[in-house]
Amino acid sequence: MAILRILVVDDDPEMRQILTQFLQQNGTIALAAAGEADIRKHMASGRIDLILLDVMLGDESGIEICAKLRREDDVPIIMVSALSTDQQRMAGYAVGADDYIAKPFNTELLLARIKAVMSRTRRTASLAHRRRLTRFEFAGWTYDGRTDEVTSPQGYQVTLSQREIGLLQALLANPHIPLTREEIAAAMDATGEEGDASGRAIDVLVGRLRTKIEANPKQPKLIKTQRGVGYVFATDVNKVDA
Amino acid sequence: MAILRILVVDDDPEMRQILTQFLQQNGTIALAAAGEADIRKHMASGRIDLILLDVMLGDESGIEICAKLRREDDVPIIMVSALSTDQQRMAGYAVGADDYIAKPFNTELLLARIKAVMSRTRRTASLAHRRRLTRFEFAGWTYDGRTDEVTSPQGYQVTLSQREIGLLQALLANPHIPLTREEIAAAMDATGEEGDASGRAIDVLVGRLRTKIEANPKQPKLIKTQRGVGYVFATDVNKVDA
DNA sequence: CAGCTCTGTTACGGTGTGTTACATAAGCAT
DNA sequence: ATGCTTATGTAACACACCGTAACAGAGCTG
Repeated sequence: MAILRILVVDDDPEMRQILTQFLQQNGTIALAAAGEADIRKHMASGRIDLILLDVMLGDESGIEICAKLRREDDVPIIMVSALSTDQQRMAGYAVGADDYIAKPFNTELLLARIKAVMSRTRRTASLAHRRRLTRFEFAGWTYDGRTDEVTSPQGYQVTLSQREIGLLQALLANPHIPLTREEIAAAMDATGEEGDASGRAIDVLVGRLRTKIEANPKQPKLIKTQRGVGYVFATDVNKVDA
Repeated sequence: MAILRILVVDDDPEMRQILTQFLQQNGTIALAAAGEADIRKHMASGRIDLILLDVMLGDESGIEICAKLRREDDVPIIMVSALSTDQQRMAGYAVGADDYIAKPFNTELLLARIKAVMSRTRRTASLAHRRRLTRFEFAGWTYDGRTDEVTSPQGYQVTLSQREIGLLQALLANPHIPLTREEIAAAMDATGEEGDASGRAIDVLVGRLRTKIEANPKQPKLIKTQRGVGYVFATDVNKVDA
């Protein structure tokens, strides 16, 4: 499992500071956002594993944001609130929050919840592939998120094998973030753990994908290799809602 | 979604009574169990969709039972306890409980939690138990759920054999979810157990169905194969209630 | 009985995917 | 620069998986 990347959303700067610092001290990467615009910026620019979302965000409503995000994405969301009446909790669950936690909270409890939510979503994801209603676009290519074909900038249809699709999805989900071979393998298998780090399977797979979608496979523009690390998808990706 | 079958586990008969009654009044089937032996009996004799497990069970430990069940099965578990210190909660999550709720609890909150957990875990329990009088529509095709014919987008009637219908129903009931050959066989036979995992019967059957309903059987758009896994119905399906 | 349809089995060929081996490129210390 | 070391690209191979044609029973009809 890669390091968790958690997005803390709160309109109070002090609270953001406390939370991100605490999370960083506990082995995660914590990013901060003040409102919906911020959230989208972070989501677009990189992988987010979990969102910690305050219910009261000044003039925006955490509940509504949660509902919107849930409609577009599968990111796990934990709602945070000073109020914790049953009605509040139900509102949170109703819009698809994965958990609900009341302020002030025991910090260890927070970590336990995060762990629990992550293990739950990983389990359900491996059982039933979640539907991906998201359509991707990058450098003129489009991928509808469902079939096994991508269309080139010139309009050609290119058929990809299943592993190639898996690889492409793993990369598309994390644009500009270098992924190790292990992370790629884990993302594709979705079976969670196992360690076949020895083989060169990923390298060969990347090569095959490059011959299909790179204009000049010898000088790749989309999938770049980070020597000693892994591979990066080095182009901006648009997630277009279907 | 079929009716939920919930197993209430508590050593206090009165509590069992209250909970099962409440759940039954709210549209679920509630069964009761006092301890581990009881649980196993129920699990063996029929489908259980969710377990409501008390932490304090007299001489048995709910935590331990939860850990054991989780090791053997994927049934969602909600832990219930009078004590709700943070330590307790963490213990619950640590052994794999899907949620944790404190007594006394608001009954509506309980329902919301159940709903939340189920939607997270939603891999349909057993396909075989589903009711099948529903009328389906997909990609222009319609199937009335009763006869042995489907009508093509162009209005042609295509007659399917018994097994082909069974296969189609199994796939239609789980759109976008890859099914293994075993799952498909189980869903079609409905005899519960089987063993014939070796044969290629399903493959041949899929091929025959494809020649009947795929525009281009060589490049199927409806029934896709997941190498190493099984088959998926890869198109949106409308279930029109009859 | 013959003839028909339905369904599972077998066999063969094609395709996808991981492994290996070697060539090339990138880094690094002289 | 030069040489040495390590990482990556990729062709060739091996194997498992899948599509499907051909075949064989089973069951049904007349």
